[in-house]
Order: sequence, then structure tokens, then C-alpha cells
Amino acid sequence: MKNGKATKTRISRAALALFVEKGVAETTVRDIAAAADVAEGTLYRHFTGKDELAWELYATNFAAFAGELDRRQREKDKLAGKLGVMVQHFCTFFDQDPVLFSYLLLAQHDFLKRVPPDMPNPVDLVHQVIWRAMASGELHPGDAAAAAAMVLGIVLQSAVFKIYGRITTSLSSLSDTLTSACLRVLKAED
Amino acid sequence: MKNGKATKTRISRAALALFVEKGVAETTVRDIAAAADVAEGTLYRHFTGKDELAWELYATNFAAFAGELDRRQREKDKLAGKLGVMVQHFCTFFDQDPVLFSYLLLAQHDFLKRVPPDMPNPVDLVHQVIWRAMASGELHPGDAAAAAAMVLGIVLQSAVFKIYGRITTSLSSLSDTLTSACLRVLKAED
Amino acid sequence: MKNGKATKTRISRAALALFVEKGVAETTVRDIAAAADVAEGTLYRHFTGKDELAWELYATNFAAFAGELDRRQREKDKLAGKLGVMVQHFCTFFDQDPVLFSYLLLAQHDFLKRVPPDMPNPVDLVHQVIWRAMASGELHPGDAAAAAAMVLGIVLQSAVFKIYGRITTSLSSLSDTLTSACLRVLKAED
Amino acid sequence: MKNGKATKTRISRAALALFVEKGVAETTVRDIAAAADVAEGTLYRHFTGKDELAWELYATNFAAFAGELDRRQREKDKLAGKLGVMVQHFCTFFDQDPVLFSYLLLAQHDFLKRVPPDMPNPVDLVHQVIWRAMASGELHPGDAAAAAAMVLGIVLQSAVFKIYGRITTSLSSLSDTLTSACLRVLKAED
DNA sequence: AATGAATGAGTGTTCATTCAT
DNA sequence: GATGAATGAACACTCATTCAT
Repeated sequence: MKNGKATKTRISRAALALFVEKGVAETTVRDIAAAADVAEGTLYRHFTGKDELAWELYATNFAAFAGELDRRQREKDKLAGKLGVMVQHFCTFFDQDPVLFSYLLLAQHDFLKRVPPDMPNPVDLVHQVIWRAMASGELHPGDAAAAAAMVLGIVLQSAVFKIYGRITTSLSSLSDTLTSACLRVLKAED
Repeated sequence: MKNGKATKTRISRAALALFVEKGVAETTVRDIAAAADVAEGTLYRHFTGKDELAWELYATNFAAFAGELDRRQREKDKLAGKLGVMVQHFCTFFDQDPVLFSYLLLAQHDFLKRVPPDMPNPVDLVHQVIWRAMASGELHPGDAAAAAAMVLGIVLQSAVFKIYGRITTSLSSLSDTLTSACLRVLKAED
Repeated sequence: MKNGKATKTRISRAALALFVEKGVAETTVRDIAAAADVAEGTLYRHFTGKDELAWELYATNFAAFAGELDRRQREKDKLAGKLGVMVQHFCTFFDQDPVLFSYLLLAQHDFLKRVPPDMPNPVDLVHQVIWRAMASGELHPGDAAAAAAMVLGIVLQSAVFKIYGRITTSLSSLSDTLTSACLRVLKAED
Repeated sequence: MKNGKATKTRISRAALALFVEKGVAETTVRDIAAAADVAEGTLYRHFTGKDELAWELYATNFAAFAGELDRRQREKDKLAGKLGVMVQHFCTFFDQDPVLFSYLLLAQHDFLKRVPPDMPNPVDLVHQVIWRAMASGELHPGDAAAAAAMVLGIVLQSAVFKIYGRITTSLSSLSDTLTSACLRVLKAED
């Protein structure tokens, strides 16, 4: 009773690591239970089932990350500042919890279509920030979606390279490089 | 009963579409057989099993795409030209066979670790092109891996946006935009 | 058309060898076809199916062996003579075609219950020879079935030992030993 | 749901009966599960698979039978005594569990080659007992393997006749007859 | 809250058999 | 006669989920 919360967390972390390592479909409930050192049935006291566990892991952290991103972005006035703190937070988040970041990155193709439109969402957020900069005249008008794709691509593909060991430094140490690359892509003033 | 090659192709295309739509693990051999309008057992006359089918689909097309990319890049002397034709081929390939491109994009996390080092590989190719431009002084020296990540990210995330309907124009129509964005990121002359 | 018979024989011998080596159930039609160097479908020109092939192989040779045994036994008047030629023929048959003998021995548990009562049968024959010897007073009366079991056991288990390499001499060279053992078991005069 | 051991036993007995009745290859896991009144999956909680089940059933009982045979044989000094208790135990074992005995008898051709050399083994045991009697001069020297084959054949073929209904009395009631037949075959003193 | 034996629908795969060539 | 691609029922086995303890 006392460690009900701790058990749930242990299951979550064990599942997360396995999902990233082997994929959701290839991870069995037995794998998770063994890694979390609980019985198989225990998982069902905390989650409806494996699918809900995978989804909760995704949705909760995806929205939380988007929320934090938004909070930081709001504190800046100009596009360069907003982009700077957002890129920085992407990098910091990755470096602090690469497994969770990887899960969010790799599981998106399974879950993105299930994200409700009102759920805070890093992709929408970047899109909006760029769109508003175009609307306000801060950025010359153009295809905001295409611009958002490029900006996100710069950051996310760097994370992918880090995951696969092609980039060996911390992502945070690349933060400024990535930010200025994004600004150059947008033809924005630094 | 006569046309062994056509049957194999029908199975491949049916599998490809389902793999992209539902994921490899979520697609059953029965699904594939039904979509290809053959009996389940027929699949095993052409492939060792479901895994080999998924892998062959990946490896063959991944290597072929890398080969074609390389062929085009070799015909240009300067970085801007090389990058231009490569980006263009990414876009053309996507527009001509979005399902296949999606599979290559989405399945990479399952298969990339299985790719042998000597297999032609678009990621390595972009990396090499940039590395050589740095070595030859055409590009100011820097982290070639990070640069490759950004360039690839610009193109691939655009494809992802296209897949998810966030970008509605053809990818080819964005080709020049993407190319110049890549060059700006690399701080290269157009 | 000309080698129709030869093809059937090739299939039979290939099947026989595989049936003995791996068992009937573990041998596939594809195995047989490959070993006989014909296409899978060809087997069905000569046999109704795998089961019929296995049965024909058993029944034909089982009955033929029983017939030959009977023919030889008839030429002798007394029990010792009858037993002698029968044991000798068991041994000769084994040595001439150990694979076929093994099949008859090992497949009996699959097929014995399918043997029709009127089919010539080595087991019945031995039983009858002993029963008649008891009836005629040549052998002191007793349980003819039990006596037949012991006599058959002496011969057949020697064959099993030979198959498994526990006995290394030819079975024929043991023929006299086995015969006199059978007579001693029956308490008969040599 | 509580009694894991009882379930395993129920599965074992159901499998044993079916294996003897229809053969291992012809018995499906569904057959076994239905006969044991458990779900198919339950079998895999207790055994690695069908093959391991068939093997465990064989190996365990084969070794246990050999062990018991050896224990009894050791308590006798002379060959006649040893042979007597061994034959008696063969008969008793058969009468007490004809299904298990049949399995051991019929499955030997599938499994004998898999028996490790150090596993207690009735065939080796009989061979050794006879070999030692020859070495000690208790039995006139000769081919111990051939002698063992004949002795085993007398007993085992009687069991086969009993299985097929050719012998209708209990095997135990034949024990003395079989023992003295064995001794006569060996030309040993009773 | 935790357990883990039991479940059974669903999966990938095999293989005897058919039939157009 | 001979072929071998195609078939599809049947198989061994997996695993998310349930529930008595």
C-alpha cells in the first residue's frame, strides 16, 4: 500500500527502457514485469493494459514537454529568443533523459494519430511560433508549415544522430549551433 | 500459377502498404496474403518468412535509393550542385512512391542496426559529401556529423510533415527551398 | 513412359531410407521428392499419397517376407528344421536389406493394426508352426503364444541390437546361435 | 489455479496415453490439452514444448526404471538370482503401468539416440550383468551383446504380444517361464 | 496491493495435395 | 508422365489478460 506509487513508477521506467530498446510490440508484459521486479498481474493494478501503459507514457510526457516548451517560449518576446529557449530545452531534455526523449521520438508514428487536437504538442507549438512571427511581420511571410518542418528537422535529426552514436558530444553543447542554423533557415535576424 | 515473379511483386507491394499503414509487428501474414490475393503458404515460397520479407523490402530499396543518390551526386563537382541533386532526388523519390519512402523512413529504427557497414546508405552518403567539402576547403571546417544531421533533418522532417498532411504541396515543389535552406545551414555559397 | 517403373522404384527406395532414418511422420514429401530427384507432384502419379506409399512399402514387403518364410518352412518336416530355416531367412533378409528390415521392424507399431487377418504375416506364421508342433506332440503342450513371443524376441531383438550397432557381426553369422537358443527355449530336441 | 504439480501430472498422463495410442507425431498439443482438461497455453507453463514433454516422459521414466532394476539386481549374488528379479521387475512394471511401459518400448526408436551415455539404461544394465557373469566364469564366455539381445528379446517381445493381445494372461504370471527361458538361452544353471 | 497459474484467441509457419502447363 | 507454384487446413507456440489466493 505504501509503495503503490513507487511500484507504478518502477513499472513505467522498466517499460520505457524496454520499449525504446526493443519496440513496444516486441516487448512483452512478462519482460516488463521481470525488469520491474513485480508479478505480471501487478501491471494491471496500475494500468488498464500494455497499450494504455505505452500510451500513457507517451501522452503524459509528450504534453508535459510541450507545456514546458511553451512556458519558456512565452517568456521571450522575439522569435530569436523563443527559438533559442525552445532549442535549448529540446537539448536539455534529451541530455537529461535520453531514453524518454527517444521514446517520444520513436513512438510518434504509433501514437501521433491518436493525439487529440487540444493536447499540448511540440510540433504545433513550433508551427505556431513561426506562424505568428510571419503574421506579425517579424519573419517574412511564407509557408509556416514548411519552415516548422525544417526547424524541427534540424533539432530532431540531431537527436537521432546522437541516439545512434553518430554525434558523440552532448546535445546541449550543440544548442547554439542548432539555434543559429534554425534562424539561418528562416532567414531571421539573430 | 505460372508467373512467379509477378506473385512475389504483388506480395511485396501488399506487404509494404500494410507495413506503412499499421506497422510491421501489427501486420499479420494473413493480412498480407489477403491483400495480395494469395494463400498464406504462397508467401513462404517467395520469402523465408515475415521478417525476411520486411527486411528485404527495407534493405533492397534502401541500398538502391542510396546508389541512385550517389550516382547523381557524382555528376556534380561542387557541394551546392551535389546537395541540389540529392535533395531533388529525395523529393522526387518521395513523390513517386510515398509508401515506399515512408517505409524506409519509419522502418529505420527497426532495421538500421542490421544494415551492414558496406551497404550503400543515404545517411553515410550525405555525411561523406559534407565531410569531403570540409576537407577540400569548400566548406569551412566543422562537425561534419552535426552538419549532416541538420541537412538530413531538413529534408526528412519535411517528408514526415508531408506524410502527416501538414504539408500539402508536392515535396518536389519544395525542392529548391529545401536545398537553399541546407546551404544556408552549412553557410555555403549557393 | 519408359522409366515409369524406374521412377516408382526410385521414389520407393528414397522414401524407405528416409522413413527409417527420420520416421514416417518426420519425412516430408518434399524430402522424398528431393532424394528421388523428381518433382513433388510426381509422387502422386505413382501413389495415392504419402500414407499410401508408407503403407504399400510396409504391406508389400511384410507379406512377401512372410510368404518366403512360409515357403521355406514347408520344405522341412520337423520343428527344428522349420525353425532353422526361418531363423536363417530372418538373418539373410536383414543382411541383404537392412534398411527394409528396419522399416518392417520399426513401422510395425504404426501399421500392425491395419494388417488384414488374411495377409501372410511372419508373427502368425511362427505362432502357427509352434502351435502345430504342440498339437502334433512334437513339442510338449504349452502356451504357444508365449513360446512364439520368446522365439520372435530372440531373433528380432538381435536385429535391433545390430541396427543400433551393439552387435557388429553379420546377423547371418549368428543364425545357428539364434536357432539353438530358440530350440532351448522351447525345450525341443535339436 | 493453485496446484501446479497436479496440473503437470495431469498433462503428463494425458500426453502419455495419447502418445501410446496415436504416436507422438500424430498427437497434437490440442489433443493433450483437451485430454488433460487444461488450456493449450498451460502446457507451456510446465514444459518447454511438445518435444520436451515427450522426451521428459521418456527420459525420466526410462532412467527410473533402470535405476530400480539395478537396485534389485544388486541384492542378488548369482546370475540366476539377478536375472530372476530383473525379469520379475520388467513384468511387474508392465502390469502396474502398461501404458508407461508401452511408451518406453515404442518411443525408444525416437529417443534412444538421444540418451546420454551416463544415463541409467536397462539395456546396458542387462548387458553388464551378463558380461560380468562371463568375466567371473559364472557363465561360459561368449558374445555378451548377443546374449543380452536374446534375453531382452524374450522379455520385451512378450510385452509386445501382451500389448497386442496375443498374450492374455498378466505378464507377471509369465515371469518364471521367462526367467527360466532366459537361463536356458544362456546355458546357465537355474 | 500483489501474485502467478491458467486461459484461449491469435500468430507465424509447415506441408500434403492439386492442377495448369 | 512430369512439373512446381499455389493452396489452405492444421500445427506448435505466444502472450495480453484474468482471477482465486
